[in-house]
Amino acid sequence: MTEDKFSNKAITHLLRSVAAAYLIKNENRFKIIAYNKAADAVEHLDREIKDVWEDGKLKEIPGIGPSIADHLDEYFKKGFSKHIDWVLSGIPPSVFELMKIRTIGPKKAYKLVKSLKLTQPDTVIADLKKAISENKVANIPSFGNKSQEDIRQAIELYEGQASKKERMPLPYAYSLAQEISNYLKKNPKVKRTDALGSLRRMVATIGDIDIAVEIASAKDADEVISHFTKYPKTLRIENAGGKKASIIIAPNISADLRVQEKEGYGSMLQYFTGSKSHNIKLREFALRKGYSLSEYGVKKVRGSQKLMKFETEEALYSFFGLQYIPPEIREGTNEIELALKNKIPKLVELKEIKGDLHIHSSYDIKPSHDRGSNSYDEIVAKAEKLGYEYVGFTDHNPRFTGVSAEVINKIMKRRKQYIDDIFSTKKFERTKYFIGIEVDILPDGTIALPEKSIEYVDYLIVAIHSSFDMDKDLMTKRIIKALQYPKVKILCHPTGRLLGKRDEYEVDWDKIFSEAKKKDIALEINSWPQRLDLPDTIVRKALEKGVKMAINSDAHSNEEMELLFYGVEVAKRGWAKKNDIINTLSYSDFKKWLVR
DNA sequence: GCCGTTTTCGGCCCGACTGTTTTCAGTCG
Repeated sequence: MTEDKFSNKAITHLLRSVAAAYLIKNENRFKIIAYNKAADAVEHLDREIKDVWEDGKLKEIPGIGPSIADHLDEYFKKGFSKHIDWVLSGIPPSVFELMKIRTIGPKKAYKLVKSLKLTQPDTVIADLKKAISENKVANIPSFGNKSQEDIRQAIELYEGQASKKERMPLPYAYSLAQEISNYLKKNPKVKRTDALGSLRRMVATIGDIDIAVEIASAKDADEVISHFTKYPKTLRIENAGGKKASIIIAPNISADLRVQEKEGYGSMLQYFTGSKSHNIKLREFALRKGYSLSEYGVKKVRGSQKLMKFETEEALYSFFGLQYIPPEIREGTNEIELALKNKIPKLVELKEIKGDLHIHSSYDIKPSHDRGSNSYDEIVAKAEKLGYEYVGFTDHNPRFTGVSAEVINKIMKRRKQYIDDIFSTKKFERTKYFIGIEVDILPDGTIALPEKSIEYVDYLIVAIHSSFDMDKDLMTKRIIKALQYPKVKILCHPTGRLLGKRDEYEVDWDKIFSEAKKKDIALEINSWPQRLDLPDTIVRKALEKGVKMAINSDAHSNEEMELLFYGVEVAKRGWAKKNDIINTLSYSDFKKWLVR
């Protein structure tokens, strides 16, 4: 376990605290920006900053320069940094607690803490509430009745959120957005709709649902916004102005709408798709070229202030000499510099997927875990409809503990016979099948299947289903040991995460990557909504090391086979191309890959 | 304090909203 004090989260918080302290002390505002940028960089880092420090590469993180690197170096070495402590001195810790409340930033927090003598960080929010009830906040200079009331409401919101601030799984948000879009399109003034924000970028979890609407002329805006607020599931209208509106459609889900005419639609779409850090980098890039970029268009920094508008994002990116950047990779990593060199790869697409290699059937294999609900032939029939050339049946291994190898071997043999029998009489035009099996990796790294049983399958996919809470080193050895068995071709849902429920287990990815590459074993991108595992950032790192991926549905019913769409989106966010994905191979090539 | 396809110095993303203001500071996305 990483020590909390040195986690990315802790360092992010530390750097933000420095920025806040500088703000309170009226330090040069660019210094404040620098610390906040460094905090952003650490927050979005795809590895532990402590590891980066150990490699001596802190300064290579964009946003961390010589000064901050020095302070962090001291912090990692000694557990504190003289400079940081000096900056934070004089700022009571309760200030940083108060900043968790919406609308309370560093300055307001500091004023409140000083004026009301809120010195106890543990109780500072409760103490502030008490002060509000005694009407003390309204009397502080630069505060008033309205801000006192706003703070009271913000505290209420904060306390409510603490228990339920979960983000939605992507597929849920996606279908909700489609429902809203379909409703919007019932109005003839709505020319086009698009998802915005993290939803358009297909992030694994979504906060709010943001939707863009194109209208023919500005005078249609009111009608469209009014139509939006009458959406049947609306619980409450948060706000509705001339350009945007916000409604609450479930206790913790809000939907935002933005309307824009055709001529400026591209700029709006680009801006509200984000990500924030992509936008900042794009604006900095534009500025270097002498242009100022906003959600409305582009202006020259000097000379004429005429606003240039863009109908499409393609036109906007192209204006700056950039290749089009797909929403999925607009995360502010290095996409802009690559787009400048025309080096954005063609990302994999759903229609390039030729088969699904992780599907559970209803066959009674006396399984260790849950079964699916469709038979083998029903699965193949569905795969034909999806246009696949092949599918792999991967029921869970038969229950392993307390059952003799002999019994399991019999079960496995009977299953193979059963499957082959079905398809000897029932022919399908396009889709072929492979017999696989999903096998538990036991805590000691052995697998939950007798070696003899392996002869009854074409391939194994292996996965951790127990003892998640293991030491990093042991977990790594456990997985690598499992990869040594014959016919193991895929490591399934490799981090074990369940979004909102269970964190990723700790494992040394570099070691897993090099072993997978050496043994020609693919890592799975599991499309199950709560998994979406591998996560996109790890996908990108694995691909850089030359590791292959398999995008699978892990379907337990035929409808769920369609969820593979989301796995493809994860792959895109990880910069995967067609060739990186083994199940884009044709049937015959895939068959060769299995036995090579 | 960071950073470089006009710069190792001189810049630093943009705009909206809100409240307490008399021209702007603070916060947010």
